Amino acid sequence: MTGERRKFTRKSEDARREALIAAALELIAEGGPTAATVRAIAARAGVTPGLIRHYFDGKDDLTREAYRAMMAAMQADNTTVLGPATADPATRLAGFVTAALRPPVMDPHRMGLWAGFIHQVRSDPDMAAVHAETYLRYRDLLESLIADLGRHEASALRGLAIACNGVIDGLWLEGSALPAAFAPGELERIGLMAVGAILGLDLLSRHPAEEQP
Amino acid sequence: MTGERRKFTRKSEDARREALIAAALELIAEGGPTAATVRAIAARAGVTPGLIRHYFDGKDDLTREAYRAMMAAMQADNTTVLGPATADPATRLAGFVTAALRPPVMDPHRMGLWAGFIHQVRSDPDMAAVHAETYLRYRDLLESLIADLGRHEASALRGLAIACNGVIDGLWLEGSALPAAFAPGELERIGLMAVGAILGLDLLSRHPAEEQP
DNA sequence: GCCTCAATTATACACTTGCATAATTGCAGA
DNA sequence: TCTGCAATTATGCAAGTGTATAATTGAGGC
Repeated sequence: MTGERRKFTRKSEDARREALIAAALELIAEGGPTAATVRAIAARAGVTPGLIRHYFDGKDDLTREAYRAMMAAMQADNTTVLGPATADPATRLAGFVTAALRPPVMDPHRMGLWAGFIHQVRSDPDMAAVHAETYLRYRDLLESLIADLGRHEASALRGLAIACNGVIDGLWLEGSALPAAFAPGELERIGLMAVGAILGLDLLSRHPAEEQP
Repeated sequence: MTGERRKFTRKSEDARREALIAAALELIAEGGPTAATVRAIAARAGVTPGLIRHYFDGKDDLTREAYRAMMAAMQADNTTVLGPATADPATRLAGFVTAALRPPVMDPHRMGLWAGFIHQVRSDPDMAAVHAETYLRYRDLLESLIADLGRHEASALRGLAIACNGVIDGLWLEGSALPAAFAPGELERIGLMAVGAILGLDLLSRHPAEEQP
């Protein structure tokens, strides 16, 4: 009885590419770039290493595509949480802030994923462009939310958006890096307080206080 | 003539350990954890790979020590920039904020170094403890600076310190990740504006405005 | 049902990684 | 000056890395 050849089923190119990208992202999130070897990625995707070379130009190509997918997913998350522009601007903004400061966005794995890409983003111009574009789009979205409040001069919007973005990113970082240091909901409240103070309005009242009986 | 054996000079244990740690940190900052191989570290330290095993229990041990050294250096930076408690509290706070938002603290390499450690910090309890301790000490320092202002109730200090820390970290992150997106000094000004707004005081006036003729 | 061919697997290779061990040699103390 | 020993280098190895190439085989079109 010779070593039996592994059974397999053929799937669409899209399905295979998605599965490989998802596997790569999971592994990077869990163990950093080092853990995302070709063999590990293939194993997690339920496939043989050779298939990676069949659907991608190589490991670097797969990594680039995975980064693209991650950034696209993050952006989709942001527009989803925002919803339609029916609610009043302050409430929309409050929802935007708190969404970033609780799971699944605020999560050690997500931060690990983000950190795992940093060096390649810096060395690969293609990835750097994706990074810059996504960041600026996020900030522009925030700026438009602030503009909708109708409280600030147009010339101040850029600085305010950068500041609020900083608050959100910074608290996200702290909470993701050291989850045990904060009570549940604490960072959401602090985020609303800080962004409200910067913009000169009370956002905390827009927040469903989950600690009240 | 056989291959000549490499000349070398003996050095103290401390000097060799420091050189190896410095080399490891440089490599991680430049190219991420992947680039910091034993051979690369040894080469940069002007030494042969075997010496790493002579002074450290292995590569992981060297990595841990390098992380410790980095965190200690960062902490020393913070207390240095603060200086003696002679100046008035608001000016001290302003100096603390701006120091984090300009080189050499705000720097792509530093961010890369920090990011390069994240996964090991998460998986190694020893490194995790160092991380938590350093973060909390930084925040406590910030909290005491805020308390010195004499404007806030003690019960509010924790939240304010977390918020200001978030602003600083977030802007540091943005500026380090995408330096080209900001004008020189812009993030310092935005940081002072935001921290001032959160704490209810004008910090911008404490900042030497370098853009005025 | 069978045939074809692309999707998938299997195998092999050159290179790198961390580490263990043995061979040297700089240099402090006599 | 010489000698001994620890600091340093040299060598080798097993495991893991990405990739190229050849061998199989699932499944849609006839």
